[in-house]
Amino acid sequence: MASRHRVISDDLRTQISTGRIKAGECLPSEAELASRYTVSVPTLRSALAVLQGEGLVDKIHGRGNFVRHPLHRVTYVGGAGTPDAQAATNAALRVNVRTTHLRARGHLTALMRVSAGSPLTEYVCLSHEGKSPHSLAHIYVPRGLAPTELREAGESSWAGGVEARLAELRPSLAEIREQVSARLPTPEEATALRISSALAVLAIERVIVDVTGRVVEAALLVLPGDRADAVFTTRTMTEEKGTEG
Amino acid sequence: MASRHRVISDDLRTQISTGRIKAGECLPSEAELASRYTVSVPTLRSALAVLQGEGLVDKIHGRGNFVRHPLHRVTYVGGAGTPDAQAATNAALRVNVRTTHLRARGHLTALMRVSAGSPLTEYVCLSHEGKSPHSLAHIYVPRGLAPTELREAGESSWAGGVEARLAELRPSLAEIREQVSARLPTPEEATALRISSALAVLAIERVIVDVTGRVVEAALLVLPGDRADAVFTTRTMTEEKGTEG
DNA sequence: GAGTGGTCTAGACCACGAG
DNA sequence: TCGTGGTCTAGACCACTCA
Repeated sequence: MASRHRVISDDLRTQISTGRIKAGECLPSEAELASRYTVSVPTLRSALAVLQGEGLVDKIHGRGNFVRHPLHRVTYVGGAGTPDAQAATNAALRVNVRTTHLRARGHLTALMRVSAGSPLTEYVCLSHEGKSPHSLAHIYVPRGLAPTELREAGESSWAGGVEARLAELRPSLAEIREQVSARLPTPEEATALRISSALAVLAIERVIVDVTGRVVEAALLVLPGDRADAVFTTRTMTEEKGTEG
Repeated sequence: MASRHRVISDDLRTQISTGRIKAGECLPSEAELASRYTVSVPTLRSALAVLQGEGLVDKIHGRGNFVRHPLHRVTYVGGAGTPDAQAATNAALRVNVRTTHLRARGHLTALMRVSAGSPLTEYVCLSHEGKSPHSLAHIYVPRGLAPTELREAGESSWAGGVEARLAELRPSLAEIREQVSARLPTPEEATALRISSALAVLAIERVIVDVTGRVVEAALLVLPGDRADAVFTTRTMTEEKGTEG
């Protein structure tokens, strides 16, 4: 069973992938496409929704539907990563940071393993690659551990990223725990990342604990699913693993 | 700006979370709900679509919209993991496996780093927890490395899971690379996992390479985003590895 | 067969963007 | 202002489930 909007989205997809419709181009208006395919506008819109969900089409209110440029896929490197990989990730990124001082409450107290009211510093980072946003991060650090040059509240931009700066300051860290989930974006996230709310995001909750068991950093990262992956590499020593049962 | 379907989905969500509508219950029909909220049926449906995307409502054709039972969240343990964690994951799972012999082609040759036509064994695993499916896995192994008792083609079920069996047979492995992405399910995946196609899935591509650089296993895992997370834990510095919980 | 959701239609009205 | 997409309406027809 092939629904009409599926047929249309398949057709448009091949037109895009074969280059018959070029990247950056604006599609005909929805009304025109609808009459071309002899379907109603809502049906045509549901076909476009499929392509938006795949990240192939960027729908802009009042302007039209645009074929997106082939995406620079962005890779989040999990774990300690290699410095090279981390640097490569941060290179060519323009990061906008908002620094806020707040006190722990709700979910944050559990995440940071602190009591309610503990002073924290929050960094809200929106990083761009070229024109398009490519990640939204909320990073929380105990206020005493926040780097002084970033500690004053306000807005600014860093080339290297707050993350790099924070990484330098970390004491001999002990454990990084990254919990990855897939979901649809909240309306706010969709707006901030300029993605359709039908496009899945990769949500990463990262908690870094030092040797004393203290939480040094907690980060909530949101990456658009159409252009971001997370990669985790584990090397096991040539050690004997017990048989499990 | 609050669209009408947002208002409705918010209202239904609070009714569900406060227990005013209980888990497992069937909602009134879409037509009835529409008249209750004095909106048209398509508008009400878009409100329900939001809740489906959040995994709160299970829409079944011909039967109705059901409030889902609070989900057992399932955790995929990345990396080598701990045997305990792996065992916990596998416990209480009913796994349906289809074994197929095939020859590498297309994307698989790159993934397995073999030449086209190399003999592989494919395991297609659909694991259930109770009644609901909770992961779909395509696992590829060079045919020579496939465990003999699993090697015959056909369908069967394992309590412990193919993964555990495969893990036992692995030689001193060298590197696990897991690439995680978020996307919407293909129609086939949505059907197999019995999820709405509006619900994001976590897609994990796992490649295990042994010390000689040979790919021992490649796995494509799909987990429903509403009930699955992936967790990766990295311990840095203290290079002691031997004993852990 | 009765009731449910799935898909689609044709068109109204509003909000946004560009000239 | 004009054309775009965003939301919503009211209703038709089909497919699935269950008694």
